[in-house]
Amino acid sequence: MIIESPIDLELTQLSGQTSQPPWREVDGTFSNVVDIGGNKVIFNVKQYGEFLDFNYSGDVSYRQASDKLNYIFDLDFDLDKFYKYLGNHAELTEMSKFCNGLRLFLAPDPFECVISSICSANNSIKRWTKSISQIKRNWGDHHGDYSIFPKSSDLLGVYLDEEEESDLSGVSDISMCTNNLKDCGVGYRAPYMRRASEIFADEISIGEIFNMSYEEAFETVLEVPGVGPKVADCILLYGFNFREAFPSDVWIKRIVSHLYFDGKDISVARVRDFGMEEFGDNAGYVQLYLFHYARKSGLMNKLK
DNA sequence: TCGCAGGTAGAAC
DNA sequence: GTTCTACCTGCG
Repeated sequence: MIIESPIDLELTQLSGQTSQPPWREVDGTFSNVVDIGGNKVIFNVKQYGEFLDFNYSGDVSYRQASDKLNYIFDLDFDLDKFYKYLGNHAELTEMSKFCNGLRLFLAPDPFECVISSICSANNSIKRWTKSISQIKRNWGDHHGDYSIFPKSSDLLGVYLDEEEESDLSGVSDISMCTNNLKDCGVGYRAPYMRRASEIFADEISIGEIFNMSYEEAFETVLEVPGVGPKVADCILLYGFNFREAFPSDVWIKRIVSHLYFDGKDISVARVRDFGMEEFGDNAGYVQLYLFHYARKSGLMNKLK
């Protein structure tokens, strides 16, 4: 079944968006299990020409399945219109060609994005994706070879490290204690993740964030430990589809200062203000494209 | 070996 | 309010 909306699926999957790790890939087909209204649906997605070809198995209608894919890969977003927008901004035209077909890769479950984004801070893409995959293996909901990320309530009692696991589980051999967050390689972020699970299990209904204004949502997720301004914007953009978010990190700071501030060193906070003011509802997409361009073009290596 | 990786928390100025 | 610093850990 084809969805006629242009996309570079591999680029989108591997662009490091903190909604989730890339799906499992075999011969260009990306596969995963997704929860649709309580039904577990396994998707196989492949690029066919410039469009998306997919099939699925699970107890949902074609409409429900395609709606979910449309959301996850943001297929209703008009890329041609966006490229015209970029074409009208001299600073952005070059990166436009570099990122052709790149789309948002939105989280099927915003809670996974919360934990992934916390995990991504001061971390490499390779390491945080590996950590999230292991969390899914340890505590996720398994369907065939795939796993759905655990719910916040499923991570409430998770052990932080092997020492705590040994103390509380009664397993005296500490080398046998692998059922804990630190064993997933999350380091000092482990207590942040467990606290975040408590907050979204008991204190904040995660679905309400979809109905908040951007500013209210931003302040809300900032309350979660391990969430600063950059991680908050990743959560809002990739987890909750707030397209006016402009997650600003070292890469964005470098490329924005190069393109707009004559290479001058400006604070990340000012870069965020600038991006939101300058790009409005396109801020999320511009950030996504700038990030990819800054990392992959080689431009930054020349400047550094 | 040592610094870096899509920053944040806590403290100092 | 802004600036400084320690920080898990795997990889080059």
